Amino acid sequence: MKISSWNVNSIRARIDNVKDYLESTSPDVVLLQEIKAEEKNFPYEELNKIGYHSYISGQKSYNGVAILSKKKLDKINRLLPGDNIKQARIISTEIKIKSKVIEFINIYVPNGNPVDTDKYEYKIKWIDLFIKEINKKLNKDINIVIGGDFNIIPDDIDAYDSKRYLNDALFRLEIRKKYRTLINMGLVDAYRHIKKNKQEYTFWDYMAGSWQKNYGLRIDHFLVSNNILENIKNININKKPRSKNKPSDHTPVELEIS
DNA sequence: ATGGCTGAGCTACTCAGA
Repeated sequence: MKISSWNVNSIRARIDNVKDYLESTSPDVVLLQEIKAEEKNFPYEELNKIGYHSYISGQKSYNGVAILSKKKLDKINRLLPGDNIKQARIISTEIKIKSKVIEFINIYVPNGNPVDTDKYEYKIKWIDLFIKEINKKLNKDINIVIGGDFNIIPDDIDAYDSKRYLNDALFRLEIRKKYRTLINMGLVDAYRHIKKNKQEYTFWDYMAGSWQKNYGLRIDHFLVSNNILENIKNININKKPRSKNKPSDHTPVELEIS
């Protein structure tokens, strides 16, 4: 089973690229971030025509997450308890793989720049609430896959020039420690686990020829609970969608589970 | 240190992204 995570930077601006990707790669489940659309503007029909059911948590203009699936899903959850600002940044579901029920949690973590503003405070608060929820689930020994745009560069190797990001909301020590908290709770960075010291990115800025120069960042991740490590077969960053016309600035990460 | 590029909403320009 192939699960993909992709920040598409607007589902409507990206629909042709998304359809190309789905038809050529055929993932079973896709976690989308930054769909930038409400329910009424989401292209349910177009995606259904090529074999995908869509479940979304949308809002106008900004944010928004969705789960696409070849099979129908139930038990969709769209809440992060305690988040009073209620931006559309999380959607989850349950899928049975072999004998295990796995909770798939799709997140779009706030960017947080500029630092030392209310945006940065919201990022910290959002992550703290998220950590609290995940901790509850892990204490109940629930099988978890978290996929999405974390807006966190975990380590030096995950940026083309990490020094430039030392005081950035993506890489500040305080933020990296939040990521480590998740790891220390019993989650595994599937990419780093499988690819060892490989240096690859999931995001390249639109500006200044970042893609051409490979000035990228690895900020889109899959974290899996260690009770399903044996089910994780492979992970791949698929750079093809980033090379196309009218690309998203992010590219998909694909996880194989069986 | 800053700007550069893209999308939404809307129709001029701001906000947001990372």
